[in-house]
Amino acid sequence: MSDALPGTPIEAAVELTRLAAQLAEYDRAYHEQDAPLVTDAEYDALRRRNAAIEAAFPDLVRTDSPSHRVGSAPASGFAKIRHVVPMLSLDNAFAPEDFTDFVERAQRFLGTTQPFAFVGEPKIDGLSISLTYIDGHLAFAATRGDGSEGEDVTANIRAIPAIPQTLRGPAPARIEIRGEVFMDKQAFLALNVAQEAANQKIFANPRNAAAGSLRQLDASVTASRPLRLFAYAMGESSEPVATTHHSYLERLRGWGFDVNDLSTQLPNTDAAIAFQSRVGTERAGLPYDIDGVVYKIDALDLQARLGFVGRAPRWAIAWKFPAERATTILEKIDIQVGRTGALTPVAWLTPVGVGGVLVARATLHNEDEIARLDVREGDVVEVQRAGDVIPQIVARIGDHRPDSTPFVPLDTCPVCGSPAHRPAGEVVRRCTGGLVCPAQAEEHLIHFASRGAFDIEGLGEKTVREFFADKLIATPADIFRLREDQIIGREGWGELSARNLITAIAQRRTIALERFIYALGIRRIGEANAKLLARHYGSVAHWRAQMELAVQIGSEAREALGNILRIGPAIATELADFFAVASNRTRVDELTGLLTIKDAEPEAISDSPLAGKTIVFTGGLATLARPEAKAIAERLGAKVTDSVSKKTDLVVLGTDAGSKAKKAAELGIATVDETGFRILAGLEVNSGA
DNA sequence: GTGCCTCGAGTTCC
DNA sequence: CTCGAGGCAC
Repeated sequence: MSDALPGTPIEAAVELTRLAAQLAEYDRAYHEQDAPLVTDAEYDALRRRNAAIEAAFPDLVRTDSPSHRVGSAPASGFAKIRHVVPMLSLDNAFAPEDFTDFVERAQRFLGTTQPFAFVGEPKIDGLSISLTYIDGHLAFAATRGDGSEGEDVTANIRAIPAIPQTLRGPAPARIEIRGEVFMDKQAFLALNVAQEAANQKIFANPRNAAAGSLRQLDASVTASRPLRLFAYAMGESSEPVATTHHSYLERLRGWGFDVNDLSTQLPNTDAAIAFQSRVGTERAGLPYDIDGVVYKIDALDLQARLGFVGRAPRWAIAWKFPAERATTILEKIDIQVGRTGALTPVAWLTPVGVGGVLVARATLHNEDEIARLDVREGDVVEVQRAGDVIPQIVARIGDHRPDSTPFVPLDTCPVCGSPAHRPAGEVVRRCTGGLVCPAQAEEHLIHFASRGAFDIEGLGEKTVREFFADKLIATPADIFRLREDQIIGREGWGELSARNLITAIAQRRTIALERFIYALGIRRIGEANAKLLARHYGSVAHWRAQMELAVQIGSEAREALGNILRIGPAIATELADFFAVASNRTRVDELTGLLTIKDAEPEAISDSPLAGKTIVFTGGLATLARPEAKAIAERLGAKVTDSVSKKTDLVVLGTDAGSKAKKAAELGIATVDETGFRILAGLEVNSGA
């Protein structure tokens, strides 16, 4: 299998096609018949070959590429599946004004005042699932995961009778269908009775019961649980299947899926607002839990034009019902020290059930929040779970106890005793001890090993805390000096687990530059900014050298830093401050000595003629609203600014273009009219006129 | 100068 | 998930 890679794109395409079919067949045999056709080693070799060819011919990656299914199933747990279309979250509304804001934003984006038709669908409290059907047969199923990568739960999904294995009637060659797996309230109660009788775990709520039932390694357990599914969304599809969302739901019914009967087409905003209150009154009588209603703009062409902002579509919103609240006692206010030294007050509560879970702690965020709520230890407080997840204190109930005293912010760190300062204009108080503070050092290590950073399997938060407490590791570099004999014999650690951990650490000795930068835990350098820096500097050596220079105020390196898009003065200063500290430089250099840090890959360049260009729009556009035109240009890799300068590559002249058109002419910058822009953007074909 | 949007950092429970 | 703060467009 170490054959040379195909020499031509045609050979490559042929081989990729063959590999996709072959691997799909092996997958089916493995998962469906539980009868592997090849050894694991042979299978892995084929996958590696597929990946190598794809790396050499990235344009040829197939939509049904086996590489979209990453990794084979590990001994325990689930393999990962990458979503071809990310599974995103939705913006929330809590009041009619939030809903009308959402509508107005969409209208502004499209440059229209036309009302929208919507589809309203009860938002089931379950788990989102992605189901991919190839040639009408269920090929694989994945959980939402982090939105871009979920867990492969194909075997478990196959065990649910309510989910079709085969689509009824004609269907696209490849289609991904999304829906919510859930358990009826009654089935949940019955399951808990059975669980109790069998001395098994009791589930806190139907959602947890559904999640627990689906995440069974033994699919026969899943089969025994009464799980249901409502289908409601489209992922990728090899051909269009509908022009409106409501007709898409009809197609789903036709293929054999359950679609929520309450889902309704709504002609306008007023109808949506009325629907919200109607569903609200029916909520308690429904056989399943819902936490709101999702509204989607019905026309799919509008959905496509609206696209996404951040992590949420512009064409849908989740209008939530008010969260359930509970009353309990605030027993104690504790102070936690975070990775950056932030002192965060956390409330310890008399445990109370809220929305199906027992809540014992809730963050108070900062001292301003405590003052705003005017809460003290001993107060009775009202608690809710924000977005039905994170507990928060909503309000104090009644008066303070007579003997209570107001919360006094600490002026020293509770862990290391260093002074704790709250800079003017900021909300957060911070320990000034830096990495000398054991709490900060420990949180730093947790961050270093965490998912977006080095992602060391087996070195999770709990293990880091244990190792840190026992002085096995004090700095990130210590992780790479760990030896098996230091771990074997510790509680819960045998020879095998120790060896696995050392292997996992060794695997991460080679690391991408962006992960390395992120792992350092420099304030304000999160995943996104680390990526920007990595892409900009390319290699550790270059980055390191430039950072050294940036420490000098007025240096070219520092100015260059500020010129990176989205890196402003605050972030530049933070980096310079970090590298001004000798111990930080030592840490970085120690790590670079121990590791192999891979150069960053340059920005993927789209083949659009607009890619990499700086564009200015001026005047009125007839066919596109300004925000939409901007979004289209940016999607094709252009940067859109609002004033014409030497750096501008192209000016799009609308009607009544004024001073900017003149300036473009003066500077000799290329201009196009709106039609010209549409052609460049690929929105229409050049008619040759 | 104001207001959107993105990002970072903090957090809970299972 | 939520908040505050930074960056940048308007």
